[in-house]
Amino acid sequence: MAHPAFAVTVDLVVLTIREDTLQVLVVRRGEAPFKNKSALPGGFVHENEDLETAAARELQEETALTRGEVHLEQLATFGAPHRDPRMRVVTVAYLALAAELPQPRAGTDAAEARWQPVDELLDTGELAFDHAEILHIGVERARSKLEYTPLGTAFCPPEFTVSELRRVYEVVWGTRLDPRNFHRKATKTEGFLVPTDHTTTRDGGRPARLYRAGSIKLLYPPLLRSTAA
Amino acid sequence: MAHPAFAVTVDLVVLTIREDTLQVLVVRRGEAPFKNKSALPGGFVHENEDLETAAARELQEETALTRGEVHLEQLATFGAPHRDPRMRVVTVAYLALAAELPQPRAGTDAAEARWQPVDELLDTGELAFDHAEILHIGVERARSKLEYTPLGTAFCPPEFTVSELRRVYEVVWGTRLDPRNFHRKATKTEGFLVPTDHTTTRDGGRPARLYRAGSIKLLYPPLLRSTAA
DNA sequence: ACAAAAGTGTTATTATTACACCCATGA
DNA sequence: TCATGGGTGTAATAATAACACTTTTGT
Repeated sequence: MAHPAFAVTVDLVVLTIREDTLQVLVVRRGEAPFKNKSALPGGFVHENEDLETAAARELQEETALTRGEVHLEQLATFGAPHRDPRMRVVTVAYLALAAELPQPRAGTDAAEARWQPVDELLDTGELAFDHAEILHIGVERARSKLEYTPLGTAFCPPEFTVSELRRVYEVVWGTRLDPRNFHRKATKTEGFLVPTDHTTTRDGGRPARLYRAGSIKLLYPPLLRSTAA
Repeated sequence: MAHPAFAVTVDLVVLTIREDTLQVLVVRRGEAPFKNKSALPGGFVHENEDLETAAARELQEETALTRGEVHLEQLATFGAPHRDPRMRVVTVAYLALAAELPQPRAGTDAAEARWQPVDELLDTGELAFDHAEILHIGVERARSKLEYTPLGTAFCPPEFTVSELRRVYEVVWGTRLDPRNFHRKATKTEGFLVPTDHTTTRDGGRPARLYRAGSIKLLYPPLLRSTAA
């Protein structure tokens, strides 16, 4: 049977928290269409490459981050007929969550890769193609996954304090959480946090115990968005 | 820039409940590869067609169901290099939830479309390509969405009783729910169910009020899987 | 009258929230 | 000693789970 030919790409929504702000990795486009606009990093899937492998490859090209240092999951696929004016491109978007990095690294085909606050990008029409929609869906996915999975830890370094984790939730959700109730809930939820022997005073005040992410994949009961503080 | 050409298809996981069993729509393949095996219905995305439009078109070809009669959402995309031995095919899977239908309708390129219990299909290696994996992910998605969205109503006719809705949850989750607590929870959750003026005795016993699906998109609090009865 | 399912009431348990209070460090 | 965040206790409220009991039909 005859069938049309498509180009297939992967695009990445790489989120991290920098300066108490949710930020996303973007590249500046060097050529038309959308020349000089920002875009999500991405690229063509290779001839003999799996989709997730392509996403991991692009991620490493842009950030030097490898699987195991980031959470990477498929987000959604976008294929409206004229989303790229040059040709019919279907893109499989992936969502990556990472701890704050030393420095983003410029990739092969990316003019410059840099972190930019999500809110700024969604307000201004600064993103090329349908990338604002993709970013929006990625952020919503991250927000809801924080509620019922332990993915908040994906934004933290390997060892972190409870209040560092709490700030992740506050930034991603845009709410304030009661530090005392959050602490109890996070530490009492079986399998969520694994205590280490170490403490730190890097957040000021009394030394805080350091934790690692536990092994569970779902939080029960979930960590819903409470209020105030 | 050079890039490989892909074929892009949509595949459908169409779920319904028949005879107190979760069933999925499958077609029998008439040709190799996987000749005479079952497969999820699907087909190529057309030249100038959006992905969701393609999914809706395939759905209508197979079942005569139109948007508005079913819930249709994107599920996930599968593109392992040799998932189809003939060529490089990336498939965007969609999940459809429908009320029990009069009769499935044979489509243009499908030998025969029929309902088959999900459990049977997942146990036996009866499904072609990677369709067992796609089905598995579709069923898991349906199970979890029933918890925090009002999607259980997608398996019901336009007007339904609370106990018909409860049976949906019992079948999809494979649990028993307390009819009295379920009734209270379903009817008290703001915006979930809209009462009509009608009642029915089709389930036996005292007449039950008929409801329509409400307008909310999320259940708060969620309908978690309780026990016993 | 009886079976069967609809629907309400009540109570024990558990989770959530708000907030008082003490602890251990750096400056 | 004081400010800063870490961490525990506790009581009011809300949600859940279990189950007794009344209601309204068909047969």
